[in-house]
Amino acid sequence: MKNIQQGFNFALSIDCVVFGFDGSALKILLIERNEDPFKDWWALPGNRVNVDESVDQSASRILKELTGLSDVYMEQFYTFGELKRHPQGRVVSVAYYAMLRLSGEKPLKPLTSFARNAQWVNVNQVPELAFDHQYILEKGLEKIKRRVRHLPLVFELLPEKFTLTQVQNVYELILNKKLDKRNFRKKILSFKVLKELDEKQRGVSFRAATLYKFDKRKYNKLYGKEISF
Amino acid sequence: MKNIQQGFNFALSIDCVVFGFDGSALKILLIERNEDPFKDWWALPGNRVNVDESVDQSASRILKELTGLSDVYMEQFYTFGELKRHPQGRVVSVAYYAMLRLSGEKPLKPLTSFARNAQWVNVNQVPELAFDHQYILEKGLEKIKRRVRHLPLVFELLPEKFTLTQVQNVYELILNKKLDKRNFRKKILSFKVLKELDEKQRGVSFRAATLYKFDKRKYNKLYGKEISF
DNA sequence: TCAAAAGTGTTCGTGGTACACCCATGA
DNA sequence: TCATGGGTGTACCACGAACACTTTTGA
Repeated sequence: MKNIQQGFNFALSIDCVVFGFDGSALKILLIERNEDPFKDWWALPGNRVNVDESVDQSASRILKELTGLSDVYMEQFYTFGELKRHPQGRVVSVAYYAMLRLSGEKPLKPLTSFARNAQWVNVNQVPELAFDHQYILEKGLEKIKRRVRHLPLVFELLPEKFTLTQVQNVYELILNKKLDKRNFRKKILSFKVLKELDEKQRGVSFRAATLYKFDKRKYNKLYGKEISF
Repeated sequence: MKNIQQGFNFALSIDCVVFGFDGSALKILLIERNEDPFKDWWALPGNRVNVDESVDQSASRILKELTGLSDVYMEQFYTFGELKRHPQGRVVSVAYYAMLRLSGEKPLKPLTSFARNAQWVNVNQVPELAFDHQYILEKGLEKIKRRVRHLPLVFELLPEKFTLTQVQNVYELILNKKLDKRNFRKKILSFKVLKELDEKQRGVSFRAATLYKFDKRKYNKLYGKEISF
């Protein structure tokens, strides 16, 4: 029997495609690397997995280090295991997508040494990225395009109280196509998981829209885990 | 800058959920382990990834070593990275599902030293499995239940020429529910990716059914990569 | 009073679902 | 001639898609 320790020669990393919605545009989080390889390049937030943490735990930790936020919605979507994707050795990367609301004060604090800077950039204005991160990003986008049709992910991007038009905007940005307003409202309300509030939008110079909340309890009761948006 | 080599301390493995259809039952491939840990237990076919092969390559290699088959349809579906899933150290496993036709002579040849035996077992008669393989199997099943609705996976399980009833059987086994014969035929034919042959079933003691072929070329032309079975 | 977005119904076509009988074949 | 699966059509309903005007509000 061969020495089993020989087999422990991979590095494992996490890369996160972090989506954020600021009220009008769909953004993703990028960091500027401060370390070789790819020093000064933009990259997806990511880091090595520690041996004493699970892959999921690692993903949460890494995101927290870069945004200061915990309890962010994250989901593993693919593992990238090509040879030579990392110049320093065999690094296999498990990719996650994450979704969060961008409130006014974005709590970006790149605490890790290798990141000089973290920034939200518009999904369709992404610069050239380090490693195979361009590819990972594309795959992440494809993935949420599908998942958003079956899971109520968009509410992770929206503030607690939102208008129907905002919901529609998010869907349009993710699916990258215009939707009909009347049909969209009919459909989204037909799921009966949005609670209409007595409150209206404030501070707008036009007719104020009604605010809604996502009723998670009702969603779980009605659909278990699945739906078809 | 810390020594980067310190980070290379993971082992990476592949586990395969291999589905096969023998004409009447949906089966999966199991091996009987001949090595510790879990010596004598049944397990999903799997093995370590070598440092000089990509994760996809590794999956193909491992499956070939166990079945003698190459060019099998395989797709990565999830990466299992919990702590302590392997008693000998930190092993993270990338799981694939595979689909193949079981012809009369099943070319099972467990060439690897750690497997004593390989066997097809009915999906709903699976014994207790080593490691977290029970869990991986469940996730694999869930996955193909979804994917089979959008991708023409079932034809990987069927022989080149098949009857519509066989197609329906496979769907029923995977989705685990009865389907209406007339509706099923209407739907499956409406996609226009099945070519009706001049040939009939032979050697049956009842009315022989018409044989069909999956027209891959037409499928690609019509649907790119997606569909909704 | 104007600009900007909110809010609202109907029609049409398609696709899903439910449902039962006759046909062809080999034993 | 019998047992076994092959093969077929219709009616109803639900849902998706297309489409335009009135209302409210603050500036």
